[in-house]
Amino acid sequence: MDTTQRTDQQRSADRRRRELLEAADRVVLRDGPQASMNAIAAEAGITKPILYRHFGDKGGLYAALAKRHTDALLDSLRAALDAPADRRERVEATLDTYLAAIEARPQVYRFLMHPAEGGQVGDQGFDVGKHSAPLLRRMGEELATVIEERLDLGPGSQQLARVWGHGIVGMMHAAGDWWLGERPCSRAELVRSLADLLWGRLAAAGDRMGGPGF
Amino acid sequence: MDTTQRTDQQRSADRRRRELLEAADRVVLRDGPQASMNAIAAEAGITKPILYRHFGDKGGLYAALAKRHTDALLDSLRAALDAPADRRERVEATLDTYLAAIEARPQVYRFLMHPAEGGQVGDQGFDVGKHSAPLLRRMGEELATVIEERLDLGPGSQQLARVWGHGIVGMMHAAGDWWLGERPCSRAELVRSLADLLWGRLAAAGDRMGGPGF
DNA sequence: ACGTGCGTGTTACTAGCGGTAACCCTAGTT
DNA sequence: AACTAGGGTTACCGCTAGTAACACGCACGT
Repeated sequence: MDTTQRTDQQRSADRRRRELLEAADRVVLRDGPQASMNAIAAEAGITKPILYRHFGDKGGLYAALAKRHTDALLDSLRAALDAPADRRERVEATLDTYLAAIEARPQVYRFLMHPAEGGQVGDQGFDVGKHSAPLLRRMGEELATVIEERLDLGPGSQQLARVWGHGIVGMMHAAGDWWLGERPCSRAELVRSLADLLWGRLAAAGDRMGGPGF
Repeated sequence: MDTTQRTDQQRSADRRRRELLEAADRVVLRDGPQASMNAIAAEAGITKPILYRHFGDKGGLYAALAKRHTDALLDSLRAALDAPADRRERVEATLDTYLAAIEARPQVYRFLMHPAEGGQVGDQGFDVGKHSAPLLRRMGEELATVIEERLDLGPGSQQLARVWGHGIVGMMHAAGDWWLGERPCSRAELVRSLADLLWGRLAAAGDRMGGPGF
């Protein structure tokens, strides 16, 4: 049998693939999202066609790259969401985990979310468009299932959970993106403010004097 | 004086600019976001360098194009937010206005938010990366000022309003994006669900039997 | 009448990208 | 020794954004 053969080859291919991904990671983190296939190949010490043999096209390479980071992020988010604490604490922990992640590795975040930024002359960078959605979508769907599993929302709970899942993820994403750019407050404050929003402080707030209020 | 001269010239230039933008609009809506400068120039009945004289580079053209749509959208949002009704009604009206807009002209929306989608072979499309953020940012900032003006949030209200502004906009955006792709429910239901979320139903929901709940 | 700018337009080009076809070379099998 | 199978390279294609350099036309000041 050639099973051992196959395994050997597959192993070798997988190792190669990982090496290539790590090289791609380095280049993307160094050159920003407009990293070219040439540059990645050079960093990996090989030439373009090999990249294409492994990943099909640039989108494939990007998808593989994004999957690594996305999976890691989702794992830590799940952990935070599963910790033994009450609901509000866990919501805050999850928000904080996400924000800490994008704070710790902003280049990775920018790569995943903001394709062409800082492109100098040629602006053909990674087309994250097809893939950044998947990250948000995955987070939204996962959160939706968690909500639907654990919360009692009455009739129509599944629909509601999905809307909320995507909505909350979008809130976290947009607020985090803005916060990462401007750093207007500490992470803890941001987390608290967002949790307050989710906890209904918007509805509970009083109107300012005069006028009908927001 | 050559003021009249100047004015004439400026008028002519402005008219030209508008014509070019409308041509660009047509092409972008027809070909999707990977519309090339060549194609836009051809649609406008002229050649590339003129485009570059008017808009500097592709980003400039895009920015001008995006500004038109963004301004229009922001106007209708402001109107909805300023209508005479109570807070919840106006929040719902604003959400509905946004969702109705992206529902009515999904191509425009996709162009503004999802640069390269449906690209066939060459994937160098519009680099919306630098500009899609501005749309979300502008909406977030505007909402923030509205919140800060009209709501009594106690100390730290400005910070809080900004976080909420960006957070709510992000929620709306992500939920709308997901909804537009999957159409899992009617617009009215989506609006209701999001408003419910903002109104604290997440915090108020009971845990499901067993386990610590979400 | 006549150059002289100046705005408007074109052709023809560069540099670089993603992607691919064709070849090459070495290692292991028979 | 001959042969196949992968890993690798060179050299190319078609396309893109962006730019120089040149050409027409039309109002001006003298």
